[in-house]
Amino acid sequence: MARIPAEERRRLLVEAAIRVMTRDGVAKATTRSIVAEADMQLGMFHYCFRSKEELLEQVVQTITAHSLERVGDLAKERGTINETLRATMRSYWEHVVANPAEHQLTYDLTQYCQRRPGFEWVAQRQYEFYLETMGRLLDDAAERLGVQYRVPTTVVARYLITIIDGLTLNWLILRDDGGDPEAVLDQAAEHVAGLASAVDR
Amino acid sequence: MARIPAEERRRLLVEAAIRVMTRDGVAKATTRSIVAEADMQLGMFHYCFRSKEELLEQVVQTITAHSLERVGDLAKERGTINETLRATMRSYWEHVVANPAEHQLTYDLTQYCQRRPGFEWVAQRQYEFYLETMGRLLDDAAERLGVQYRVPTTVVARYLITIIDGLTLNWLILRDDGGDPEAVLDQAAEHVAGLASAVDR
DNA sequence: GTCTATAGGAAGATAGAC
DNA sequence: GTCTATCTTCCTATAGAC
Repeated sequence: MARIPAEERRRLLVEAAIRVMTRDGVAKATTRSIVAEADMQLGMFHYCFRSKEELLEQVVQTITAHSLERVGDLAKERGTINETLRATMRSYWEHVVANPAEHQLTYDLTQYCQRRPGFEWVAQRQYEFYLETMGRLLDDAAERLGVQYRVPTTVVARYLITIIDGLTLNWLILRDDGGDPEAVLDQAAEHVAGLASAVDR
Repeated sequence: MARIPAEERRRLLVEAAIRVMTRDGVAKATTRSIVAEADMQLGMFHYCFRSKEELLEQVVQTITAHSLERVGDLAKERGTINETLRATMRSYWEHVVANPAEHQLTYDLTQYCQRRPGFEWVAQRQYEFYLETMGRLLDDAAERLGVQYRVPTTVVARYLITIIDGLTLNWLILRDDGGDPEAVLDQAAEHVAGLASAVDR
């Protein structure tokens, strides 16, 4: 049929794999279901990738880059420290509510990497980047607003990552059934704002 | 060989399945690996269970009961509201640190249920019970100490569950690398304590 | 580069001898 | 109740024609 460069084929297959995983979960993403989604023949798969593992690496890389890009874009807010934190958390949260399947996939992949020997570093690197990005965001906001935190920034960062992560996880299961998720987010933002006090300069 | 009642066999297979899942993950728990762990022949599996799904239901039920039992046992602390919350959170946390594989399995099973059509209610029921238990714990502590919360108890409960859940999840991946987990726990306990104010009676 | 056919193995489940 | 042998299906991966 149509002659398409191998590189393009690889891209199409990675995208198809992500669609299948988002829809049906990582476990259901077999070589057969992926080529079917990409409307190709089974033979193409092993022409483009040495193995399914090789495709998986690319999938994880693509998803992680996408997800980190979003986190990196959060630090643009203005106003008081409370408003900044609240807006940042809410902005991330809106993405979760608008794209639940995508976030479900992130957890699915994380767990998959945790269980696959030799892939643990992928999950680790992702969370390290989350912490790092959140830490930088907090430091920038503190400097801009002339405040400092009464506990180490690393602890504040881990606190916020924990809230976002935990809330996303239980929202994916419970949705809004019992205890308003946005109220929880606001509580966290308020608490962290309360940890910041003005500093002389 | 030895004649063992079917009921006993079922119990042994469920226990073996939990061991395999704890060690290698839910995906690796095949009928073959489970009977091997239980030191039985493959034929026994389908003599004891109609299907693998039937065993899985029992596994989930056993794990959930075990995990809920622990949560239910938390509400025994004394002292100020701050001390009570801190001790409760720390008590749960100690169990996480002492039994990481067990908690990893809980997440693994939750995700498995989320993806298996017809099993979503299992994960939901589990989280509903967590919220309910935490809510009751908070109400009891508030009444005993003569305080009330400035936000609905359901929100406080979801906040605490979120912290525990999120912290466990990222600790399983990052361990103590970046931002002291226990400091995060203490922050959460302190924040919730700050939400409680004395009430006239 | 693309396709069909098939190898080779592991999964869940069953039949039937003992 | 227990065990062996086997069925069927689905998986990853390869061989080889076009």
